[in-house]
Amino acid sequence: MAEVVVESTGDDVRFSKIAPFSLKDTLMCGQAFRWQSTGNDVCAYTGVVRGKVLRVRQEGECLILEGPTNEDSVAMTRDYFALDVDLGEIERRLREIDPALGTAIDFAPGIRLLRQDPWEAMVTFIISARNSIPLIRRSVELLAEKYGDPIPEGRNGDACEAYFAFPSPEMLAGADIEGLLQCRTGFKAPYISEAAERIASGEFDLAGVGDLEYAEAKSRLMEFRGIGNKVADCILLFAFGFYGAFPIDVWVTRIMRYFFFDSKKVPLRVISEFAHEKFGDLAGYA
DNA sequence: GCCCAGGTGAAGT
DNA sequence: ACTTCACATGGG
Repeated sequence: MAEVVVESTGDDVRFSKIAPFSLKDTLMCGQAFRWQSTGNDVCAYTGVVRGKVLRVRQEGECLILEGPTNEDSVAMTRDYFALDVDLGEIERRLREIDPALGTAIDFAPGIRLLRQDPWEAMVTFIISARNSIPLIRRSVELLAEKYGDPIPEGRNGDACEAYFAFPSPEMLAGADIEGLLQCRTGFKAPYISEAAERIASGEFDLAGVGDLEYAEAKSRLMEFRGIGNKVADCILLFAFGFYGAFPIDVWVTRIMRYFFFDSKKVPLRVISEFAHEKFGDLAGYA
């Protein structure tokens, strides 16, 4: 556990003692899809988290939550960025595991794993299958605009942009396939619809997945159509904090083959087993 | 036109 | 268990 320091600076709240930290890489590495760069010159981003608009920026090694803030938004930020996780210690442990990880950390240090909303992550990563990151971002944004509640900004000055909460399972359960298709969800539209209905009806307890063991949690998620190995691991890693999850996409496949399998073709199952054995409970960070 | 993009489900060996 | 193919959609 790291000892995060939280202090007010005018309207803003500053989180310090969280080094190593890169806000840009944390938000733009592809684990989250609703953040926009809003700083002209400085590192600043605006995003929607759990139905609230959050504005954050990085100063030195510190994370700044821009005001007006309240107890809720401060607690939410701390939780969302998992600031109580000691990333310095994790990066030290990864370096000891393999020199390749040291090279990767030198290239892009300070990438924190976020703790995102499970339902939003579920839909987002269902959409991610056979898709490109810009199009994933667009689909998620379209869903929010079409089905999500508008968020009153409550901030003077820039009332030009509208923000929308990510729609709840209930809201998407009521959507027809045609509407979901208008959000460019393609052949994943029925998967989203089915998932929304199962969760909205109470048949499936999504929040409860966090209380299960990793293997059990993963197989429960994989009962949904549209959720296979990779998407299940993404949800577990980016929403539930299962840091041993190891999502294998095309790029992870390539880099794992390159470093550990002499660039040979290897079944994904073999890569997965290798990663879990070598990286253990830090596989996701690796 | 053709191939690829954060894969997955279904059908066929 | 392993292999093959279709799947919407958009960009290069």
